[in-house]
Amino acid sequence: MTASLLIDAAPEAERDAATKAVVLATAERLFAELGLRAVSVRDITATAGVNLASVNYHFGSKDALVFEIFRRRTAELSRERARRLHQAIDRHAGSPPVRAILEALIAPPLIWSRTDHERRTALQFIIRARSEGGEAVREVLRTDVSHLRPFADALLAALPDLPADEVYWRLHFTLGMIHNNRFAEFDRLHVLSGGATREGEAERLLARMLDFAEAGFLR
Amino acid sequence: MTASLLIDAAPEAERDAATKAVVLATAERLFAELGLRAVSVRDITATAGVNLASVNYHFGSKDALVFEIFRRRTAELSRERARRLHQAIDRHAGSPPVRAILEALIAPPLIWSRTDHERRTALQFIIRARSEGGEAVREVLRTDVSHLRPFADALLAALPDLPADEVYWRLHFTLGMIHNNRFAEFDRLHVLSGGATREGEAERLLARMLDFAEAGFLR
DNA sequence: GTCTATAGATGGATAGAC
DNA sequence: GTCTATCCATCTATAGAC
Repeated sequence: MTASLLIDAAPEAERDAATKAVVLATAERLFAELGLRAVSVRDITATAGVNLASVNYHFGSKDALVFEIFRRRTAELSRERARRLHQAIDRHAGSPPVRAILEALIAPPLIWSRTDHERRTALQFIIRARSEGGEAVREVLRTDVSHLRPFADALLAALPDLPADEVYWRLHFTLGMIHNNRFAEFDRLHVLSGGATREGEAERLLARMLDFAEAGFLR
Repeated sequence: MTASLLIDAAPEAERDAATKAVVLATAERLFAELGLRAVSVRDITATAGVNLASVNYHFGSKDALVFEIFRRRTAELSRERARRLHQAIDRHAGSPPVRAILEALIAPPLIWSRTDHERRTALQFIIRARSEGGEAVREVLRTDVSHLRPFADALLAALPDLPADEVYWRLHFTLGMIHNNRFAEFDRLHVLSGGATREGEAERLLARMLDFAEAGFLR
């Protein structure tokens, strides 16, 4: 390998990585704001200032691009949840109570949803991809439970007298509460309550959700 | 008006109504099974055995057709819920307890989801339209709370010591539990529990949901 | 109301020169 | 790897004869 090749290789690899990165970031933002269907490959590449063909070159297809973003962001969210769960386990000498387990599960998406949080767009993308995503996303949603396993195990340990299937069902109900926190649902709640509800305060909402779910588990 | 006109008019009106009805039924089934986006107007009219142009003639557009089905089915579901709520009010001398109110809200979609129920397809359509529907559907979801108002009022009356905003938030959490009962979510729960959960029994699931939500409200 | 034919527009994907 | 030009499939919606 010659010196000139080395000199040329580095900037090219950098440019390559830069193109891929700007496509990922631009696509995520547009998808999050407008929906997966409403955003075309042309929209993405034009906004990102890269070539139309680069999406297919780097990712293979539009669906594959969506899946790649989804994979990265859900992995990130799962890591944050796992980190908090381990903190809770450490804090409670290996046996955290139900509320601490649920907090590790519920808090990350709530915090990400704050208007000033840098992951707000990522969360909005995950929400959209969950319902608008293609076959690959649907398959992962149906079959991948690896991120939930540690939470299920911790809940089973915290509730040794409850039948296992009951623990799983209650975890399922809690996940339903979490997934219902979309903008449309907040809007409707706001209309229904005549303005008495304000979702602005993530901390307050977290406490409310924990109160509700904890009561359901400990009943 | 002559006799011949009367004789001709009736069959024509009948055929018209029949075309509209078969389009509605066929579209609902295909949308429910395959998704709104995956089913084209061509698919609908070909399966229904009617002309391609009849969707636009009778409904104006594909989105308008979706909205029409959605409007009919959600109205039907709301009537069934309201009917049960009134029964509960009558049974409890005007002041039903929280659990009876929640049962009127939760039971209808659960019963419709049973594999042998004639409204199973309708429920599946509602679920799909909620997330895949167009602007008209989204707008209704965001702003129409008329079907929830009697339930909110009943809960407020049953929980006079709880701040109103707290009642609204808990109703919001309960709606999240209800909306999370989709096939993909059941599949995932089944994988997670290693087969310990079976959603086959609507009665049992209703009891589990009521246990969980009631505890959250009465906490 | 039915039916054919087609307008009109979109968008994913790719070939091939550079 | 970039970029242009273009292919090709798909779909909604509608015009116009019957």
